[in-house]
Amino acid sequence: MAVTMQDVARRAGVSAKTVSNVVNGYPYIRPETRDRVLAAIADLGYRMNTSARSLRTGRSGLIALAVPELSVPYFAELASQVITAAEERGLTVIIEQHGGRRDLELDVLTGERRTLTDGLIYSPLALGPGDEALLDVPYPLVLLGERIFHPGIDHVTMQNTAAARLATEHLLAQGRRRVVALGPNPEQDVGSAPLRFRGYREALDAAGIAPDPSLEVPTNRAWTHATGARTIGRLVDDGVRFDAVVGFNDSLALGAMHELQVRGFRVPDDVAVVGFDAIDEGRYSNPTLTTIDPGRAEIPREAVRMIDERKRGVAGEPTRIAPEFRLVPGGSTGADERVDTAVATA
Amino acid sequence: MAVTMQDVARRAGVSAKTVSNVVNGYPYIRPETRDRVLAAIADLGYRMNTSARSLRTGRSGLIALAVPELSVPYFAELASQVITAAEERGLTVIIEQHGGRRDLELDVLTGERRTLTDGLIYSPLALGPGDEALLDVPYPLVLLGERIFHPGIDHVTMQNTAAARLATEHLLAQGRRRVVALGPNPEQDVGSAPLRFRGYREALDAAGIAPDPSLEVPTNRAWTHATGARTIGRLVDDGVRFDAVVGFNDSLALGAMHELQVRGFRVPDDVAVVGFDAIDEGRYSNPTLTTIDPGRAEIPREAVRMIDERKRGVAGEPTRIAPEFRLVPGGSTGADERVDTAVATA
DNA sequence: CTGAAAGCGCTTACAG
DNA sequence: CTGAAAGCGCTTACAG
Repeated sequence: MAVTMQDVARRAGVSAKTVSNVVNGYPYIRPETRDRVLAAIADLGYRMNTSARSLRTGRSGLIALAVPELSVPYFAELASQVITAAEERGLTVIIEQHGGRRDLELDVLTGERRTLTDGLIYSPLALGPGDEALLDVPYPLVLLGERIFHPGIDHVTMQNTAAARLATEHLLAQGRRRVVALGPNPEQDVGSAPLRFRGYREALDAAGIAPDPSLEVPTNRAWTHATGARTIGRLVDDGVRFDAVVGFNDSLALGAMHELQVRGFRVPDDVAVVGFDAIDEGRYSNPTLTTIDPGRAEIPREAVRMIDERKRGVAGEPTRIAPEFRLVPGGSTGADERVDTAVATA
Repeated sequence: MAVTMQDVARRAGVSAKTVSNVVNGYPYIRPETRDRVLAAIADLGYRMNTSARSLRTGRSGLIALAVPELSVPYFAELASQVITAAEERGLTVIIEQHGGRRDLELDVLTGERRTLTDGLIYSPLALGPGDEALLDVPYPLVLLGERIFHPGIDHVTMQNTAAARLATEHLLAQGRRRVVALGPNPEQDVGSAPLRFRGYREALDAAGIAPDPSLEVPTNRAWTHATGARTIGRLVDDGVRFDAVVGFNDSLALGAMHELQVRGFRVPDDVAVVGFDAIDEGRYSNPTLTTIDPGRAEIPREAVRMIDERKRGVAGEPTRIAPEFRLVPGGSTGADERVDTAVATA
């Protein structure tokens, strides 16, 4: 069978405990003892059995990240950063996709995998007010987003309203007056959509512009390129006139920008577009996308830190974090200096 | 402490083995016995301890997917599909990022995580010829890509040369004559780059066009938007004239397309662009991207199947799979009918 | 179909 | 600093 610590111990002439100490990096081992153990490990090709350690200690070193869908760029970039941050703390990441389906979202909280992982970083889409009791789970949980809150657990959120207001103000400051809000959903009373919508309305109010219901364009919850393209296309088909779009995320904004250009609109000349999330894609779209960075770097880092501290028992009271945000200027609002200075050279 | 099978067994008045049988879905259990067990599980809130099962059986139900970087759309979409395919087989996926760094790529093969997972789906970037011995690992391994081969293990590859030839022929068929190959790398003698380059050259040969070294533009191995944009920009700066670009992947192609448009070139009128991979982004770029689908759906599905069958011991001889590919027409070569018929309606 | 017992490979008090 | 022994919670022959 496999080489065990016992085998290594015998070979090195020490006890299994000493091997364990060496493998786990405990100090206070005589250098010569350590060397003998390491030599025995090398000789025998010993590999620690992680399941046995997990069984004994009750900890696996695994954490889960549950997101709607990994192929959505925002979540792919989040996952990439979560994995990197976890690595730095010696943790391994399992990724689960729930697709925003309620049954799968419930399963994330209680499924068999929760006995395997030491903690969960969770970005739900279907759960919401009324489901708080479900969050009373016997493991470290960090919630991403603002669909649901529970005083007993850690949250990492965004400054949705203030950031969406800033995005809208950026458009109004350029003289745009018919600004489409792309993404509100009357059926959703919680989550990013209503919060960003509030920011949009606040900006209009502050500028003394009356809201126009025909410019408040709901979408389904799948904030993808396809949804953005289809929705803005329908708006154009309906004969609605507008000079700017606030996409409630970058994919919606990029999908809308694409569709507008296909239909012959110039961006930003005819229609300026702003997104939300600051995904990589918007840095290479044509034109580049003006967007909101809601704290890209901080969100994954803080979420992993919270999980790790909670599971090591060094965390204090549950907290709620909402990082600083900023506007990232791009060509889609004429704010990218590259576009202004670029000249065709061939 | 935690509720164990013993506790459930006592409560239900059966042995632990019966509880195990029920939990693991073995047939031939008397319905009334099963019901008693299920009731006891519900009463006590029993959860199977996965680590204990793994220790006993030697299998964890975990597989790893190791890729350069999850934030690269191609790998994000691959990972999403691998997770879905694994789910269908009751497997859970750990994702590891090696960033193409050789030391990390070696660690993927031998690190502690390999004692935790039942198998590995591996897409290396730095490993290559000469490293074959490293692939002689004591666990199921499926290799993605064509950097390195080992007769003893399963491979899922692409028909790189034939597909790149098709992409180039598509451009030549439109009368393009100065076609840039964006992505070859003289320092790389294996992997996608030289194979796709060969397909490019084959297409030129077949059309009786002499290769022009100034159109064969190397890039670094990071086939990102940024690399594509920077490289094509330099080519323009150098005064090289061209009427088409074969990007060796979609990100290079999209980055190049972006940069060309920023510099005032019209795509496809002045320069036609083709990519490779068929990532989602190219469906919503402006214009949409003509690209090669190298078997998007089949690659992840087959990789997971191979790992699963190998670990269950039902696989036969190691095989090498290269799915069917196809050209996906888009606006970047004037092949997208939407662009032709679309009319600005406002 | 079911029970009793051993053992997977670790870590952890308990002693020294 | 190190040894001997127990036990984490399962599954699996072995019996019945």
